[in-house]
Amino acid sequence: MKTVTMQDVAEAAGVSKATVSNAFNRPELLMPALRARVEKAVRDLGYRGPDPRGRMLSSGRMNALGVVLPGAAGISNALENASVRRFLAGAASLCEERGIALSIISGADGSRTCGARSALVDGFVILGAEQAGSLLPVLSRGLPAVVVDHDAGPEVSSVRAEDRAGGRLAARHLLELGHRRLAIVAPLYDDRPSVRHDSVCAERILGERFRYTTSARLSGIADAVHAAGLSMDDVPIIEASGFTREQALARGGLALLFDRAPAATGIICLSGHLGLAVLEEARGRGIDVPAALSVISFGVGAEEEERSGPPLSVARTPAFEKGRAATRIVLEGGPVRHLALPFELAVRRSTARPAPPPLPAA
Amino acid sequence: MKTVTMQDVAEAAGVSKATVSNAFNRPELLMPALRARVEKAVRDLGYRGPDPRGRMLSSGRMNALGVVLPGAAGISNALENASVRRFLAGAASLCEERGIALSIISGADGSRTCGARSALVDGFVILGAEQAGSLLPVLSRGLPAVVVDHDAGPEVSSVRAEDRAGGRLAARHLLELGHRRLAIVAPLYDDRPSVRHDSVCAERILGERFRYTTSARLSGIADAVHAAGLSMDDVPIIEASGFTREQALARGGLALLFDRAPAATGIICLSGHLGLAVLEEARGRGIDVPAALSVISFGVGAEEEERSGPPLSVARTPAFEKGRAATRIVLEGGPVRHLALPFELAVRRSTARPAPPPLPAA
DNA sequence: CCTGCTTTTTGAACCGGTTCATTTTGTCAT
DNA sequence: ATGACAAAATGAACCGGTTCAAAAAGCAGG
Repeated sequence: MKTVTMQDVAEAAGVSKATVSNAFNRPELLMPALRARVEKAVRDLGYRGPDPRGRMLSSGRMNALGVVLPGAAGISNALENASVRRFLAGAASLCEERGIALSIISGADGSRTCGARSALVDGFVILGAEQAGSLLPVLSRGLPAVVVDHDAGPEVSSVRAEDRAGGRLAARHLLELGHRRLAIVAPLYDDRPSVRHDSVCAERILGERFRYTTSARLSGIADAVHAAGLSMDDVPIIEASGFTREQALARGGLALLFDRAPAATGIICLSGHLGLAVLEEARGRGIDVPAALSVISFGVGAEEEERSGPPLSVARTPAFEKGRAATRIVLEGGPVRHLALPFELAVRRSTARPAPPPLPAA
Repeated sequence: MKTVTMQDVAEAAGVSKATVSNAFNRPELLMPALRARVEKAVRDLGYRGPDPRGRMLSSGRMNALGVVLPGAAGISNALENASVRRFLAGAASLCEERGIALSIISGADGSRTCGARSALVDGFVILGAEQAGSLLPVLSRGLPAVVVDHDAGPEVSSVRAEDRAGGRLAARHLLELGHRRLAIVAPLYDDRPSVRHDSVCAERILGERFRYTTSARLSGIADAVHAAGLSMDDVPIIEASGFTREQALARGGLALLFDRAPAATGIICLSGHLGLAVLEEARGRGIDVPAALSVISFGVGAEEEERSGPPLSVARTPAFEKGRAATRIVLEGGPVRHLALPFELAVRRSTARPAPPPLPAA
């Protein structure tokens, strides 16, 4: 059974292909009688309507946005990450308004079937391109593209949050409350989700060890710490696995936090689930948050952050807004742009003034 | 600047279009010298490689799976729903393995630009098609399609969980622990996310009021309740809003639960976030779970369910597996199939034997 | 040098519409 | 009936590849 094509309908109705096309796309152009004839032919032949492939080929528009997710851990892992989710939600909200599809493409750069190379989309949003490798096939196609949370040079549009300012915001919040002994919990994004329990010294902040956002956030924290007259040498950085699902592992890693920095009164967590993990670890150890320990975290405005015990104070990264902004830039296809979106401090109940030092044996 | 096409490259290299095509797709077929000539022409002209549009048009394969999400609340809301997420993760995992894109399409049936009508995909997975309206444009294209959690008749492939068995599983768990006074919290999926505080009587279980899955789960619960020699008339059903984001509202609605069914010792929640909400409401009221109240919920294997206080006992719906199964059926494109996946009981710490009745004033 | 076989290269058909400048048809006023 | 003009219908170009049967080229053995 051969596919019925527009040409077939045209012949059956005794009209031209163009007329059939119009019958579907601009029916008001046809005289009612003729339209009826075309419609009858459509019914008789069981024509399913214009094939999107043809439309796409000639119009050149696919009505789809490609989103490249960080490939290392697989797409299904990425979906579990609150930040990715909020980002996608933002991108999806704009796509939905415009009536276009949102096509999720693996960033894993396979051979020649690399998704990005052959995806039928009008442009790309590239999330967390750890290595430029996954960038190349996308950019080489010459479609509009926006890189998110990553610096790909001045030639490529980018959207990010003001992570450095966010770092300042978070650290300053603790410092203004009066905390002087801080500690940082940083995510570790490795190829395979392993846990590294080593603490690192402050000099490595800007090194390649950390990805773009983490590094920027650390810089902001350093800004605030220095402004308060303190040294980053006294702020231990604990690394824990950065994937949501590895929360349990993270908890294991967090033991280190309390061992290495037992005197810390304020913890800054560089991603939301780490914050939640620290709360949990503290609860497990009977440490009262915020009375005995303040915890502030970076967050994405996910529900869990408000439902934790106690609700988590966060520097909220505008993940949703990043999704919308990146999508808009791609869809509008203007000149290269670089956008940095502001953070917002949401003070909830996991931060408070530090406990007064215990009185010397009175 | 006109786009460079394969024809241009062919002319520049003095070969045929077919040869250029081969140079990209089956380079081993070309003699090295000729291949070099083609490659030079490619470089000279700045040809970006075969345009996926052409390939797709002729091969007929788009290498993309369309996923139609329930449109009522918008895609970004759907993404916040743990069950949708797990489903998507499952679908994405298979898509990733096969190297194809996962295209998210709004189910909102817009005019003629209805996403499903023009999406460049090889098939559809349709999630929670509340009204057949969103089904029609998809099916009419004649592409393989699978409906999930919904009965669309024997002509359309479907994947669902054994919700009725799941209902039995959940209810039996409480009954076997010795609970005799049960109550049910059911989600309410309305077009606009409103909260309805009315409780409904058991006769409405199978009515149109509930969507497919909810209705099946209720039937299963009824099975177990009857098998235990009890009557559904004594099991109040409280409806609370079914969208994740409306958790706060749900909490408001949950007041009704404790007012209407103060004597209940076992609660069955028909979706995961309702279970979490009940735990929270109970905590707020100082009710000890599970000592004073057992809570079992339907769940999807999301992290939150294990991290709640106390960890939630759930009848786990195989959301992830549904995603994979539905995707496989679409991609393999065989005959119509109807799949029902089993539930799993995950007993955690929110269920226990009921407290012995208080001794009469001793 | 010719035959028969394998390896390279190619011509032509095919995939399914959209669009716009033109032609054809229709309408109205004179 | 006729010229001017608007509305309706159309022809042809275009979008960018893939593929396969068949032609051309290369090669070994006789």
